[in-house]
Amino acid sequence: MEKIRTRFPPSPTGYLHIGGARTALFNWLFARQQGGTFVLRIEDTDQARSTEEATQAIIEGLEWLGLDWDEGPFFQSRRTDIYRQFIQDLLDQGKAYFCDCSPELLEKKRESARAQGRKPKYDGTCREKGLGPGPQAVVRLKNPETGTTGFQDLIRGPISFPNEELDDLVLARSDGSPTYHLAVVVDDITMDITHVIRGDDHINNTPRQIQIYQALGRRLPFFAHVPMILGADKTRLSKRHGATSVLAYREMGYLPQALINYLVRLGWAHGDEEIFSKEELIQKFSLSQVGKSAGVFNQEKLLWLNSHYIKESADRDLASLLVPFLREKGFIDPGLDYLARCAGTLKMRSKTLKEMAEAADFYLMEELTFPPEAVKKIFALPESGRILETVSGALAEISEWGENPLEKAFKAVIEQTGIPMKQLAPPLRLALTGKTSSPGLFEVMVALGRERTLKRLQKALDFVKAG
RNA sequence: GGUCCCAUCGUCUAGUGGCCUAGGACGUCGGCCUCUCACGCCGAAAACACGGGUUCGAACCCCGUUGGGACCA
Repeated sequence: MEKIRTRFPPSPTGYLHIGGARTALFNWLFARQQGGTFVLRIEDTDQARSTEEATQAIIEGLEWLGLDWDEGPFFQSRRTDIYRQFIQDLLDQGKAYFCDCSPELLEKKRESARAQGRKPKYDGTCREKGLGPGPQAVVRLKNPETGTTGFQDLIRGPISFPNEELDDLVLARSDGSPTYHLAVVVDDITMDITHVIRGDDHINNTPRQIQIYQALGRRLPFFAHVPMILGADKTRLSKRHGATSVLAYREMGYLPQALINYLVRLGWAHGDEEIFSKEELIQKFSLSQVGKSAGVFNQEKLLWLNSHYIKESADRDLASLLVPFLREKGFIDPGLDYLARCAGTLKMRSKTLKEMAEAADFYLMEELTFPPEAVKKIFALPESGRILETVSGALAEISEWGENPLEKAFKAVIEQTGIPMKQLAPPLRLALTGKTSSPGLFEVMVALGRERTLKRLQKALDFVKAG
């Protein structure tokens, strides 16, 4: 069997967005699953809007998601000679012709066609004129006027269009530059693309492109059109629905596994399964299981997946991921060992890395500050001083610092003093974290270590005594 | 306007003629667990757009309507 080749062809006019990432993902998964090749192509023919930064941002986004390509990036802007050659071939074979109808004339014809209730399409004026190249002349494809053009969509089944609907589309502008359709088809031909997996906004472009393949006498690739992604109001996903840039999700503290898992499940399912590793996806993904209807992007579910993957992550991995977020908050890296311990206590209660970094602040602050309200409610209680003192004493005597010994020590304190854990905990929590809610006390103490724990208890005791 | 595509809980979806008194997940609500906050666990509310066919039988097949979307202009 022929080797499968897929491609992802973004225009570098902005960042890699959610929708693009998903089509890239589907192409990548399909190629990986079939042992095929995934090609990255940058469609930068629109020189005015394309930028180097956007290209970089797209590449960075793909890399972050782990969607590695086997060939490319190829740049359309460097392939104009190839396009010209294909256009010339079509002209030589009489499959295309020059047309010098002025834009004004065309516009007038469209107007009157519309006024008469006819379709406003090119009427073929220059078709048989045998015109040569000229300063005003565009190149048009000579399309079949009757019959239908159709294809078998791998996701949607058969789709066909009446040829009368399609006029002689422009292949080259008057300056000789190729149009979008021509460039895409020539690229896909010359790059030996076997499967074109793209957004369903291209369904209507497909017959036009098929006609170019046919004029060129080339074999068609398989087409698979994946449904679009919508915002909560069911309109096309855009900035106004919130973050749409893949890299923005990185900055918000999302894990790439979570985004991948979310994106693949939007429009695709494998029974009742929700959680998929990349390896599982490569094994289980199938185009025929991709749904046909557009899907609404749901941040809540993404967030849930993210918290899931955070819980699954190793403490040490989280620690290194956390560093940039902590740096942004002005903390210096306290070392991976300590950070990993902290992360371990936080990962069950954080939905994003950013949230985790925020929750980790008390671990990293040299001096805790106690919120006045909490002081009033907790430290001001008559038994608080005694609790801090007693527990400090008991902890100082622990031989091995760990959750079990700590628990044992607390049991002893509770027995001796008759104060239940419920009352013991608040002043200690406030003393150790400066907060009224935090990870479990034993966990916190283990993460802090003996020295920090005792120091913080002492400081809190001083604070309480100072009143 | 023309052409094309789509239609199961609020959202993502399972479902490919009988297994469906329609399953799972997110979210929501209630409970349990508990040193706080979470995690976790248990439970609840919540959907086959509508109308015709086909069939012994339809969420599933066909037609139409409605609604949404895309492309072209």
